[in-house]
Amino acid sequence: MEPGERRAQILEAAAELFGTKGYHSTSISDIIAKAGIARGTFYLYFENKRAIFEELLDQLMKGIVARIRRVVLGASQPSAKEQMLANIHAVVELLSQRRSLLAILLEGAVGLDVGFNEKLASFYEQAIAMVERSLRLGKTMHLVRDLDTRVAALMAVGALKEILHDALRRGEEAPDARMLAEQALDILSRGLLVEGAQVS
Amino acid sequence: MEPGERRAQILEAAAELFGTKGYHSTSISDIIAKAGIARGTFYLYFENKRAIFEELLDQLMKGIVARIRRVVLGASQPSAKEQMLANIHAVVELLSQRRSLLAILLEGAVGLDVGFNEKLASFYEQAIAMVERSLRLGKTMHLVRDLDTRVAALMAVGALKEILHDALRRGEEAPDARMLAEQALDILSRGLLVEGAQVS
Amino acid sequence: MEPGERRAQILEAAAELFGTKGYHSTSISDIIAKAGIARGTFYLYFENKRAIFEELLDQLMKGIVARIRRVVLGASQPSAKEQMLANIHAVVELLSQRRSLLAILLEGAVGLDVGFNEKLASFYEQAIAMVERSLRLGKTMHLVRDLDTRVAALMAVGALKEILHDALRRGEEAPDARMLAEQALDILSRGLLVEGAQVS
Amino acid sequence: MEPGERRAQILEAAAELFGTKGYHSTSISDIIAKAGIARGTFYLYFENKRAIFEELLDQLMKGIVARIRRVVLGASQPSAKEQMLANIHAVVELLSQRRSLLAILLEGAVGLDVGFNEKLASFYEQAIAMVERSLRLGKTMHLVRDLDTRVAALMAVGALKEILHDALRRGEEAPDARMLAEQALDILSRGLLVEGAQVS
DNA sequence: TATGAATGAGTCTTCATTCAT
DNA sequence: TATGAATGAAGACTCATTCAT
Repeated sequence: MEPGERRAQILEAAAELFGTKGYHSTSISDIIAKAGIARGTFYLYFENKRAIFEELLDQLMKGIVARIRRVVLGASQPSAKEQMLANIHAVVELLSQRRSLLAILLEGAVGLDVGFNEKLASFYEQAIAMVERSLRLGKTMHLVRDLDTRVAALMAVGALKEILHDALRRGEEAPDARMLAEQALDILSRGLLVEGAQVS
Repeated sequence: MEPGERRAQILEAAAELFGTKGYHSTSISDIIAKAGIARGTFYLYFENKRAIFEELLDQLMKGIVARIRRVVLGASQPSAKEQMLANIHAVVELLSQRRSLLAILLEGAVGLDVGFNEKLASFYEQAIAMVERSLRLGKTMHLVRDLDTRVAALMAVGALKEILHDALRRGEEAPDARMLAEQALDILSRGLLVEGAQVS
Repeated sequence: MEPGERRAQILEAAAELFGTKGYHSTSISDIIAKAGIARGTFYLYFENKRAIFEELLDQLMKGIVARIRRVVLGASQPSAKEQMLANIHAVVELLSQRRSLLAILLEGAVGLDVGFNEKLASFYEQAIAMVERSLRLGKTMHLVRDLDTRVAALMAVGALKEILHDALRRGEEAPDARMLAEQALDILSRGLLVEGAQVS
Repeated sequence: MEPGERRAQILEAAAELFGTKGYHSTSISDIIAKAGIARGTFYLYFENKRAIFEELLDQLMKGIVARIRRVVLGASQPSAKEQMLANIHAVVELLSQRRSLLAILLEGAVGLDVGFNEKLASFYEQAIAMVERSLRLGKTMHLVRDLDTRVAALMAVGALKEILHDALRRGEEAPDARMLAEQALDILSRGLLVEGAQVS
């Protein structure tokens, strides 16, 4: 077996186990059993348990980042809505292929050593910052209301995480990804209330 | 020392440690060192490590549930907005007092045995269901738009979680709780976009 | 409660537990729960766990020794057989009253620290020595055959222990004590074989 | 070191310790120290302390059973006495090689969890049953007297146990195995008394 | 005398990691 | 590269014993 292939095989096994049982409950024994390799072989490809988890996390985060395109407005571009939908959809699709890793990301299948939590936090911080930049841009273009963009970005990311999490929990029963994305975008855009309704 | 007091002292130490280091990285040795008691004493008050964590989790969940009042509409009532703000504020306040427990709830300072994750999940499910009921009610009253209440509830809870999480991470630098609550409610109500704006 | 009475109450509880569950599986907690006293109270009456077990063992051994009468031959005496039967019977009776202690003696409900085994061993050694003396006497009187009295004594004691052990295991279903004693004595006296039979 | 060899080495160490100090007083630390291995290595070969003890017990019991041949009468056979002697001798020899295990068997170096005592009891029950069958056969052949075979079997086994136990205690000073076996068989056969002697 | 909260040494067991083959 | 036996630090939990009240 080619070395790259073997590495992938181990990563694959680990991803599934970490996603299912969490980091701590997954032992090296579990991983090597699932990968069908010997104990020592594992350490030929990864420095330690922490390293393989970290690599998986990185892989996922990079995958997400790579799939997101900045929204660009212009006559020759798809509409902003289309672009945003495309972004959401791309992420959802990636995660649906790597279901086990999603759990790590969302449930923080962690509780691990401080370092990991920081890494996760910084990833979300990036996502939030990206959304916030878009909102600020929207504001200058008078598309986005005059609101606290930081808070708004947090809420947007949080809302999407929760939807993804729910879809993960539901598995096959989850609603169609595209429809979900459209609904979410609509609610984020226009809010929950009937236009002109007064709740104050 | 009074027995109830000793229990509280141990719970206190454990909460802080679990919140900071997570469940797995917190050992009984850590807890008793922080609480300043002997090893055996711990087991006088708690059956095992799992039990004290569970008690902490329950305590927090019950605290939150106890602080939330159902929104009631009527001439003699505060406005719906006031009531919702009061709810959000009450929860935020509780959590700011029990900062360490908040981490458990939000970061799922967990990755623990399956049981705990289920417990957490069921708690959130309750919260989501509660919000969804409110949204459905609002719909019949023509306050809430015609939208998928499940998705909307998920988003509302997710958005609030993320705001809380951010406030936790920021510590003292976090914005004022009341102001946050108002902004969040406004964004949820009216959405991100300028009224009448077209992004499609 | 009178101090002697309280002591007896604790001994009683301990005897039953040691006999049933063995020395190691019986905890101080078990004993005080059964005796209905507080933890500290136990140590008011006994120095430690070892001490109460030792006392129980001593009590039993002394009881047995006290009940055995040396066989004396003479015109004005009951027959030797009667005297031996009386001895066996006395022991059986004592043990049937203190069933739980019997288990300690026979099963060596022990496996404990070396000291106890030595104590048990020395008790049996005494019993064997006593029997051996009787056999030697019998030999000089031409009642007992010309055999190795040490081996014979060992066998007699071993045979009786096994019968008692069996009676203990059987509980209520065990045969009548007197009948058992008679049969045992008969077999010891005349052996298993038909007189004159040749197995060689 | 070959895997089987390592296992044997651990069993060896454990047997000696269990035999000397008893089950409870023997810790895993004792065993690994004596075997000269690391803590984890022990658990590579045995599931837990109980498992290694059980294996030792089984090994011994099976060894004994395997060495015993049913007594068969017939012209072409060695005499019954020879066969019985051979049985006794075979057992004694096995036990003299595995001195430490003998202690477990005889002193019930136990006092352990109920399960073990039951195992021991059932082993002895088998032995007794085997002897009883032989006695019944002897009765039909008019070799054995008209006596309660159950009681007689108990006595025979008890007598032999005690002799073995004594030999164990004495160590090197114990009489020669063959001579012991002959004496025991003689006493069992013909009893203690001079033929025709009246003790009644 | 009586109590029972507190103690801490000691036990079993797990598991990430190493290293000789 | 691949193996898997060996390692030992670290963890959870027990329980006989003490001592202030």
